[in-house]
Amino acid sequence: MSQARYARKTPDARKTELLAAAVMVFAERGYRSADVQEVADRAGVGKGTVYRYFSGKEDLFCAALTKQLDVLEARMCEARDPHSDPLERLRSGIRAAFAFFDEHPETVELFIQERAEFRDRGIPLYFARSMSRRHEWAPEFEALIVSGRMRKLPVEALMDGLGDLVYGAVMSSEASAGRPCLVDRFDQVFDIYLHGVLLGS
Amino acid sequence: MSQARYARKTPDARKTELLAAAVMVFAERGYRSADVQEVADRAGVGKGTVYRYFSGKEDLFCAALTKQLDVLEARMCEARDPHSDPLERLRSGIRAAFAFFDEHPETVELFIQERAEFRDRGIPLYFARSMSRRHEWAPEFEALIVSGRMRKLPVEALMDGLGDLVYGAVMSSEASAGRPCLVDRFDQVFDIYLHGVLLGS
Amino acid sequence: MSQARYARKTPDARKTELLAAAVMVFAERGYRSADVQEVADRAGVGKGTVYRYFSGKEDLFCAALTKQLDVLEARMCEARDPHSDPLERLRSGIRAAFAFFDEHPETVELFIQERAEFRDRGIPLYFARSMSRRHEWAPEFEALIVSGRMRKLPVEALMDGLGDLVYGAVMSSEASAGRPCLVDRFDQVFDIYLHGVLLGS
Amino acid sequence: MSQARYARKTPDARKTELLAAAVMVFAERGYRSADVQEVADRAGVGKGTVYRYFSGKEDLFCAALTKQLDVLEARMCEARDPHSDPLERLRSGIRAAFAFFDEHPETVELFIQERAEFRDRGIPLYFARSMSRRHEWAPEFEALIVSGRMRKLPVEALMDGLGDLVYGAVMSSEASAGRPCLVDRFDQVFDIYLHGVLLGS
DNA sequence: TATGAATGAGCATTCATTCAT
DNA sequence: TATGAATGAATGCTCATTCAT
Repeated sequence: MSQARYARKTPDARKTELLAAAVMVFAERGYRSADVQEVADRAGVGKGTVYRYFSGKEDLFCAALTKQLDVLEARMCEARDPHSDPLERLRSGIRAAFAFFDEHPETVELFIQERAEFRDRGIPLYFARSMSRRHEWAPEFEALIVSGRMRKLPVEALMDGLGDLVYGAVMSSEASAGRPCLVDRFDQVFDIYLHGVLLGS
Repeated sequence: MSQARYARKTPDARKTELLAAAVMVFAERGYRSADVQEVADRAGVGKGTVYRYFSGKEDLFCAALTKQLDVLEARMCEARDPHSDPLERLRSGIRAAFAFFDEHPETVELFIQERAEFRDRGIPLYFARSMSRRHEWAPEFEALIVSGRMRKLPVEALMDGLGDLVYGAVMSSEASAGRPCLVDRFDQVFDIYLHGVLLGS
Repeated sequence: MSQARYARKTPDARKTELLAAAVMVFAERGYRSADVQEVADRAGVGKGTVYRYFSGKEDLFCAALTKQLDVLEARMCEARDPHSDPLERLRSGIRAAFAFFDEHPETVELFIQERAEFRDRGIPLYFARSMSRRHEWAPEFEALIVSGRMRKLPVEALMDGLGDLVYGAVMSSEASAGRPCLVDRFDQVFDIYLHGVLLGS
Repeated sequence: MSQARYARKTPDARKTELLAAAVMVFAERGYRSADVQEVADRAGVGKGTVYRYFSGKEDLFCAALTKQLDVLEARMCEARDPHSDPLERLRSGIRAAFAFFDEHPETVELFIQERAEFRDRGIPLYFARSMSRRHEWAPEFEALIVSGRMRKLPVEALMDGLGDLVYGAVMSSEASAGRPCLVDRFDQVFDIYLHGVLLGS
């Protein structure tokens, strides 16, 4: 329709396509084996174009990971929003995360790749992100403690514990083919977090 | 005692030295960036010698990882042994694992590298190993349930939960420089596993 | 005209240059000792470029050999064409081959290298090529037999005999420095083929 | 029987075994791919022992080739001996060579390997040997010329021609699986050498 | 701006040779 | 003398990045 013989796209659209391609390629091949050429191919652009949008392979990876983290965060926020009860907000947020990882197992791979390849570069993006979001969750825990529903443990400890449990569940989800998907395990996992395994405690 | 160019040692000693060097190099550089030459250098041998003992880089890595798993397993067994109470056995075993990872953070790196690089090759050694040890732990959980001390949840669920928590704690331990070492977090983590975070549950 | 580091040329020109370099390097060093880097150097390109045009060292060698065979074949065809007499066609064709090998002794080396290195891979290209050209030569022999000028031997035997003689002459040409060049031996060799060494036969 | 616990062999026996092994390995794998270790294995000795008997791989190869040449020469001499007619001596000698190559195709491979790998080192052993034997054959040709049975061509030319034909036949014998064995082609080849292919010449 | 041809550093692996035992 | 463990030079191939077009 337009006069453009070359189906020009807006830079943003290009970037989005590139990131989507990058997520898949990095997840499928792993960071080191991933070929920038393949990302370009899947995005339908030349290899050089990738370097117009990203400064290098590493930058591309980080951008791809960041994009996934953005989506994850958005999902969790959406899920929390409609609830007024802090515990429900917590439960819904985590369940949304589980659902997201089920839908986008590539993201899990990206976490692992980042951890494996950029070990030296300080805090992984995934952790940095969850750290930066802690201030949003802390009040929920405090409210639960104040209202006498949650044990009077340090908020940091409570969040660390939940973080570990979630991180462990997510990371090990891919590992064993026999395991059910994450959301199916959610209730069980969250139940243990809330009530522990002992009786009459 | 001369700095013999053709130093001869017993095969076992050589293999041990090579594995120790490999563990460090793989942990420091990551599997892909690790240079076989560097492993040889650190072990004080020629590069060709590495290939006398291992069929290739991959074999070297697996052997290194397996060795660490052997040590970990031994530590956990030792720790469990002296206790008669199942809960104490559990506690001691896990604590021993935490202590091991504190002492040998390289091992954590090796787990991550395996997960990242050999993703396609089925179950990672780490998971395979913990799976194969589950039959040793299951009776402890059953005993605790039967004796009415533990909630009547499926043993698999109980073990999965603990596994996730431990895996998460270990994996995230390295990530944040600010965090205390693992053993220092142990009581807290195990407490949450046992009692949960809610009050009057 | 600057000594551009990223010199761009047409693919055909590049390929031609690479093949010319490959012919020389393989002939001088032998297949195994030939270093792909040296081929690249002589062609004035980076090593990676070689792999853009050929899938590997072996492919490069085969392409180089094939190119030489193409030229040889062209020379022989040219030489035969202008003659109407079958015997003259034969004589001219073979003489052209001898002249070609004098001009391009590298080609002889390539034949030898192929025979030596790819012994397992079935018929060498050189033989495959001469086999495939036999159908063009057979009618000449038949015509000579029918016209009563050539002995009534099986055409295959006649061609085999000539082939052996030519192959032997070419292969041994390089061997002894003292020998005259091939074309200078041609009349003698062809004379023996035609008339044998005995008198009054 | 002897008191020797270690079945010591005489150095000569060792050397013979090593050479036999070397002939086979070099012929099967080609000079470059041949592994000194494999020669040692087949001879039932340690790798180091090979180096006690030969200064290196090259020396080993030359010794192996020389040994084969010795046998070939002996065969040809034996075959010539009983005949008084020069032409019969020639015929029997060449036929014996053909038979030898049929029995020991490894030898052909060795010739090719030498030609391919030691291109720079002047005259190949095979040629050197046939050169050095020319003085034995020359008188036969002279006698045939003098007696009026052979054409009055330069003896060198006659020998070159025969050499080329034999060399060509032998070298191409291995190449095409479809061809009959050498001795079966002998009469045909020798017939062409003697009488040529033209009629009424 | 978009492209993809060209580049070359980087690395696993082999194997002839050496030499401690 | 015989051994085989140890050595390290040598080399094919990949792929992130650059840049001429």
